[in-house]
Amino acid sequence: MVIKTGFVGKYQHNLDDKNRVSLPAKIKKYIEEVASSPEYGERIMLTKGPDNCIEGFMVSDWQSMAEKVQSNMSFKRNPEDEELEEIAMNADQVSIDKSGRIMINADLKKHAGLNKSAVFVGAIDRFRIWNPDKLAEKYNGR
Amino acid sequence: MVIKTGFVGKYQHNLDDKNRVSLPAKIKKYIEEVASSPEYGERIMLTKGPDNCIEGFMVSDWQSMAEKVQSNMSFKRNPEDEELEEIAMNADQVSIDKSGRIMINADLKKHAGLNKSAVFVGAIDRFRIWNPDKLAEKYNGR
DNA sequence: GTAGAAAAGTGGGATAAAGTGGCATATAAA
DNA sequence: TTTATATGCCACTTTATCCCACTTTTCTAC
Repeated sequence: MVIKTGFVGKYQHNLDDKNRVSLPAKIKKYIEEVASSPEYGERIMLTKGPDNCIEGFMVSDWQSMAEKVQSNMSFKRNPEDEELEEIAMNADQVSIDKSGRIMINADLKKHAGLNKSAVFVGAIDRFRIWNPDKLAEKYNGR
Repeated sequence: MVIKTGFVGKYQHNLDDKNRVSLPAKIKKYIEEVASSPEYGERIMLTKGPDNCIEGFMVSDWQSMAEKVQSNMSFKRNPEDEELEEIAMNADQVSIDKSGRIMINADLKKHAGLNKSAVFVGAIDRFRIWNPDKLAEKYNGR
């Protein structure tokens, strides 16, 4: 029986010199548990998020969000489509390696201003990756 | 027949040098009794509470809150969810070990100003964990 | 109330898992 | 082929979990 608590918690990890970072064990475990099939447990969708963070989604969730967009598509463009376009453009589907790590591509790394250290934070339907200083700044040490 | 009294009572226990603390037997028993399936009886959701306390919830309660968020997720997060994000970020899902203990992570321990001793207080739909001195101060010996 | 049994609570060592860095190998681009 | 980039693999350190022993408290039967 799977308990769908969503992503929770705060975890600090280091990027190595190849821009790999360990997925926090609890996040990894949650993805594997919730995944409806094994392939969904092996990948993550990353994209640029608000305030210079990176957002991570389960690919199954990404898929259902994408399907929702596709079902109301029209040839006429709406203003909010532009935002969506940017999210799609910057998205990167990454695989989780045997050691439980993912790679942060150069674009996302720059967007988040990451150096050696990154903080993963749970946000129920997604998780976010922050530069530790920027996260502390936003939440003012809370 | 299960009697749903909610969490009640006050119990003082010690943290060991691995930041483990026994869940008071009555709280543990209540969770196990109320749990609709065994998995719900094995975990607890801890969050930062008001006045430097830690709040503990049954994961089933947390889940029903989280499902609401997950059921209408979209690429862009609703602004009204921001408060929830902060709660999720500071939450920790902990498991109850074979001896009936839970681990208090460094973040929560610091938030509550815990040292060796912690007081569990029942509050019907949740329980709280306090530094004994801070609890006494708040209720001024009542 | 008392004695014995059971349960709750505590501490510590052993084991397992998570996280990290480095090097080797594979794949793709120049 | 050479270079660059990505992935796999292994070793080591740290942290969490398990397991057992022991003490204290609570419960039960008399």
